Amino acid sequence: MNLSQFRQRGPFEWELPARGSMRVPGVIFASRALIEAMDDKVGEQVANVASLPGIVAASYAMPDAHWGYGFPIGGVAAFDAEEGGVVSAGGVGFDISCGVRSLHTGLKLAELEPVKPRLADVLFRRIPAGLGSTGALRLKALEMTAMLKGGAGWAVEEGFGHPEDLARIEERGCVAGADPSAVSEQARHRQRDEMGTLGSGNHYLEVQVVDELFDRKAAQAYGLAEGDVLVTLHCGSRGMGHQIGTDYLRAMVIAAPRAGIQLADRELACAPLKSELGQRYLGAMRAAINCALANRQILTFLTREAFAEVFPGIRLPLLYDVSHNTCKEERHVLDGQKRRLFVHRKGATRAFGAGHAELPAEYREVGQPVLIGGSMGTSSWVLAGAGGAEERAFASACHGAGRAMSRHEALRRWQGRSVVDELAARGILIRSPSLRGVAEEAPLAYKDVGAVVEAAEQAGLARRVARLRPLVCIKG
DNA sequence: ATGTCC
Repeated sequence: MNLSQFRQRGPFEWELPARGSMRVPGVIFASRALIEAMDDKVGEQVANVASLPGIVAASYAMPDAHWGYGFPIGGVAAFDAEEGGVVSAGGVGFDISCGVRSLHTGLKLAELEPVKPRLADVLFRRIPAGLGSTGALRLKALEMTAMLKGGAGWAVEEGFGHPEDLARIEERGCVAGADPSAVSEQARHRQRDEMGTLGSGNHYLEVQVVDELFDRKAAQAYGLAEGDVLVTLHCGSRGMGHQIGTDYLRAMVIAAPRAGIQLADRELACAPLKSELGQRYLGAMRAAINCALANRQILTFLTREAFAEVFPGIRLPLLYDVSHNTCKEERHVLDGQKRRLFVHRKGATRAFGAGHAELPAEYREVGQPVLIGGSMGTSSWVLAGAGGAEERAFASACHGAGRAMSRHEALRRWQGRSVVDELAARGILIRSPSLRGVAEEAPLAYKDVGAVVEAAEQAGLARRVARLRPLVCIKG
């Protein structure tokens, strides 16, 4: 990135002053090394988002930001409906409500090591993974509608888990305002046999060990100690979210000029929040959020079955479940005023700070768990929302390592088989239906997740709580 | 991310 266009606000905060059609400045949170390594297109996309109607405060990018469809991945932008604000399908992304869920196993590393290969095989056998993978469930029309309204709560009622799971999920497992009637027949059709599947790309299920603690008080509140084994899922709303994104992007491209919105880039297609199309998209997107939450709940059920096969009687309670591709209606204080805003987070994690009423009581004193998936073979992180008087970027943080190169470039550089072998030599067992997928996800195709979370902490977005080291990875 | 283009 060419840094001459930025004004440095602090060591980890770079402002792109408003110019041309920009209504607000752009702000990128990153170390000098991270922002220098970012593509210039990230800056262009941050500026493009800043030009959309009704945007408030600034167009933000997180330390893991990279080029995306319209909005950067790692982008955060909030809009006020009363000021002509918009909602954008590209601002949420195609994998609606993709997110991370971590489970405690109650096991210590020494108990896991002897059974690691067997556990990897059992998980791989029981968790449907890969492009086009299907689950054991086939939803009829009425069940689909109930799932889209009920989210993880629906899945628990169907027997995929326990009511106490719900307290540890963002929105208690079900977002309000879902409108199944705004979801196309095609989207329903694509999803009917994909519940309880991991998908492909960067989606995975990983068994991890707590390697190092950075904040003992928060770790204690989260129930984390060094040597503890966790399981983490990273996946989203599968074909459902993708089809809803496709359907509404198309409609928004047509509708935007008619609503008098000039688009710097067709990929920024959006609709006013106060329009029928904007409201229908919000209803459909919320249905997709519930679909992703139900999907992660069913995957949790399958994970529990797999673990119970190796460790009879084991329980896997939730640490937390948080999404990183959403548009959420939230209240934030801006210049001393309470505002109702629609916050787009695309590859960015909600990170509420201590004291937020939405958090489970046991986490309220330390802030929301912010679950950060690393790249395959590298560390993952548990952060805590910083929040409070220092709330920044509408209480958002990074979401992962962020790609450093394209999938195409990764395929040119690495062979899936050798990636699997090299990781196995380091004690990390990969199971995947796609060696090509493994090559695309090679660890070095991503930024250094440690540098990303350090920048997030230094920028005041979240605090580091625990680093997790991978042991087994089921890769989609 | 994605029945990797109906």
